[in-house]
Amino acid sequence: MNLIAKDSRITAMGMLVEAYTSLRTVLEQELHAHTGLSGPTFEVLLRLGRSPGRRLRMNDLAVEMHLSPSGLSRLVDRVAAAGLVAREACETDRRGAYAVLTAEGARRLAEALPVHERGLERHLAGALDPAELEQLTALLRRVRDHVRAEAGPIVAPLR
Amino acid sequence: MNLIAKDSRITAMGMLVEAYTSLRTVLEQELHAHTGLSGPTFEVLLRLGRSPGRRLRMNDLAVEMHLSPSGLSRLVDRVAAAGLVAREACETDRRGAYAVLTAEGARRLAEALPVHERGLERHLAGALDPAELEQLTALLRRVRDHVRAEAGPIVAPLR
DNA sequence: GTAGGGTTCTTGCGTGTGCAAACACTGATA
DNA sequence: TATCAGTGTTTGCACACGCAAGAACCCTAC
Repeated sequence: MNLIAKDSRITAMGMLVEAYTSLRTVLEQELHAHTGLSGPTFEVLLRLGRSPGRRLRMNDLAVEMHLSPSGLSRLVDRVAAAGLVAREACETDRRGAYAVLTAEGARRLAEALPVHERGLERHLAGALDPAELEQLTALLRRVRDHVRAEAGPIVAPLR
Repeated sequence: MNLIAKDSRITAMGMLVEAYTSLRTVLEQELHAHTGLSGPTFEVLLRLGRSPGRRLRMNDLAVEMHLSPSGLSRLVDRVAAAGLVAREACETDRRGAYAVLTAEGARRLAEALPVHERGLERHLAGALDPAELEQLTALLRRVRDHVRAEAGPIVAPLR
């Protein structure tokens, strides 16, 4: 049995794992060091901040974040306990709930955004020139779209 | 505050996250459906299987898997409970321990490998032609190396 | 030889997450 | 209107992981 696996697909997968892991790790470390925010907390603020009314339905936020509904519910609990978001009832569907950015949440987000941008600039844009970055984006998009098409829409959780 | 973030770096990061997440998810689902093995368990078997003597020091395995020593210790507990690996004392350093593939572990690995290969073939190689795959690998490697160089060697855990 | 600082691994504890069930509500059908 | 299958959210539980501390051991310096 040959397990040496010098196969180009395995190498590509390995690089995907390593690039992703190292980039995500360093970005989260810097973010936490400069703002005290965890990765998931920042992502909640970011996604709410760029949504109309600075709010999002719990379910939509869960899908965007590749989190199960229960996982998101508790993440919002924690972010809400920190005062950065609030829950708001949905007017048209009484089962529904929104997560809304608070003023304090918006402030913390404004503070964190430049840190995130700078990290991306240094660690991602610093590695590749603009044309290469476009190339990388295009290739990754093809992979994502292909996986989603082949595998049906069951591509959410399982971390 | 403009949060629309059409910025190419943010897009690139988004694609990295989505390509990685969807690929990893679909591969783990298929693996589990066909072999009953979880992703981390399979990775343990794979790494041991391609190592000389089909064994690896716990610490080395932890580093390879981007896992903390304690996380790996317990992962090996579980895989050992399933009978697929065993712990073995190190002859030259009595603090040390090896994880070794058992016969049953080798059997299950041999069974799982084609499933993994086929998944990679379908979902990764199926999205890109060979030249593009090389290109992707090269770009990702540049990102990884750049991050590691910039950030010092503190790029392990934090999931 | 023995002291002491560094290492390898494991264990106690806290935490973040998924799954399944519970709950509240909606919307379509009769 | 009454019913009922389906949807949106939260909660109970289990589990995998990281951190810090502990235990056993190595190795160098004296």
